[in-house]
Amino acid sequence: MPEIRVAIIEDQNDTRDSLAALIQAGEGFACPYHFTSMEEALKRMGGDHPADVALVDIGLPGMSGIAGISLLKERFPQLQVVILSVYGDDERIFQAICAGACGYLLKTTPPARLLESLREVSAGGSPMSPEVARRVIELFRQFRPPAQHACNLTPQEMRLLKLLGAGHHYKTASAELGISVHTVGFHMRRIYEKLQVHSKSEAVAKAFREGLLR
Amino acid sequence: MPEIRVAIIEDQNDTRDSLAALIQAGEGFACPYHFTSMEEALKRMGGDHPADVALVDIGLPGMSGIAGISLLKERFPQLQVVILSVYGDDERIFQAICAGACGYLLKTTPPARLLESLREVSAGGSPMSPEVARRVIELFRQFRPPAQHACNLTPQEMRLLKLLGAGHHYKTASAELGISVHTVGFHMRRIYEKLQVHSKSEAVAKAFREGLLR
DNA sequence: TGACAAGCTACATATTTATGTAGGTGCCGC
DNA sequence: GCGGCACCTACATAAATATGTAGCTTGTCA
Repeated sequence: MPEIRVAIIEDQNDTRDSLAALIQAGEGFACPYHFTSMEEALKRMGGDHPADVALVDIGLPGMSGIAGISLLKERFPQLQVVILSVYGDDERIFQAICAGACGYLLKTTPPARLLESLREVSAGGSPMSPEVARRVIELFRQFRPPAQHACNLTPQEMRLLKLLGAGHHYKTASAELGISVHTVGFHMRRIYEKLQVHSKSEAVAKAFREGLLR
Repeated sequence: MPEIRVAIIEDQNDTRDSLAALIQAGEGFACPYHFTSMEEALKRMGGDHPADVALVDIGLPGMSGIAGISLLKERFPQLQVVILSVYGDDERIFQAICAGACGYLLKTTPPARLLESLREVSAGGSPMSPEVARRVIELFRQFRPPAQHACNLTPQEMRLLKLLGAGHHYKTASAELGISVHTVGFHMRRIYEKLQVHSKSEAVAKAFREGLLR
């Protein structure tokens, strides 16, 4: 089993040093890179042999850790980014995950658990501190709360709705569906009734919110 | 520190028994309830002193574990539901979390890790098997894929866009913003240019897809 | 100070839309 | 076979929208 190569991106010297020491001492680990800023990491990490995992602080000088994730992933697609932060608020968690982080640990994580997390992420997992995991679950739940309940729209109405969402007019949509503009108007009425709206754009908005369209 | 009371809902006798034995033997744990179906759990769990944590199988006879979560949470709001399943597919994970599960473990979880997970969930965490955690992160990311990149929309344009998404007409929106319909028309043009669209509903659709609206 | 951007107002017109009314065809279950 | 539904056609009209043109205020920034 090859060793896990970890890059540390952290501006506080003592934190960075003790992390590096911990990882170097860990069995099966190496810590070939440690940087004090995202800019430095992007400039200096060897393109031919980058790290497997990056342990990234959020509060970095210059570019924030979150902003840097996307750049890091762009340059090193294989790299697994794990956030290591003192902050566990929804906003930061959200941003970090969307930017491409696949793990999020708080700085209170005990050393043994940190090494375990690094193993976990390099094995395809997504280590999170318990509090963070709970926030992720809660945020997750917020996204599609009721699921798309019975939409009662007929297939034809659904097709029309999709075309509207793609920016079609009655005329172009009618051509697309092979029906007349009048008929499109007719279907629109039924859609409006069912969605309880009174205009095309309101119907589109509602369709998106109900999960009928994406 | 009071003990953690765990309810097991699992139809396979041997699995259920060995889980119960494991938990009873764990320090700080009790296992006052074990049921073979969701229906039984809903009927028989003491309303006056329910468990703290429920360990729920998905593939139950009768009502599935997922369907039961919402009922369980409705009746016992304090109860923390943890799924314990052989399946870790996106669909089930998604359903379970949305239904109210706050943990998701695979049946391959080693006994020690299982007890640790139960402690974690009762302390406000959300234990997940590594594979599951990774799926959750990936699913999470799908929801707001690129984050709302530089939308270049001015605050006024943004306000207008929000009103459109709420079903407003030019006229009602202009009243809402305290500007004239003409001005609304003017702003619409700029919005259309920036979003590269040519109609109100197309703009709304694009705004939703870009994450500008919700 | 002068260019520039954001924001606003105004007028005009061709298109698109919302909505009313009135009716026709084909499939399904009772 | 009859009622109901999905689906379609058609005509009509008031309202809303898309887009062109033209010009005015601010505040910022070089």
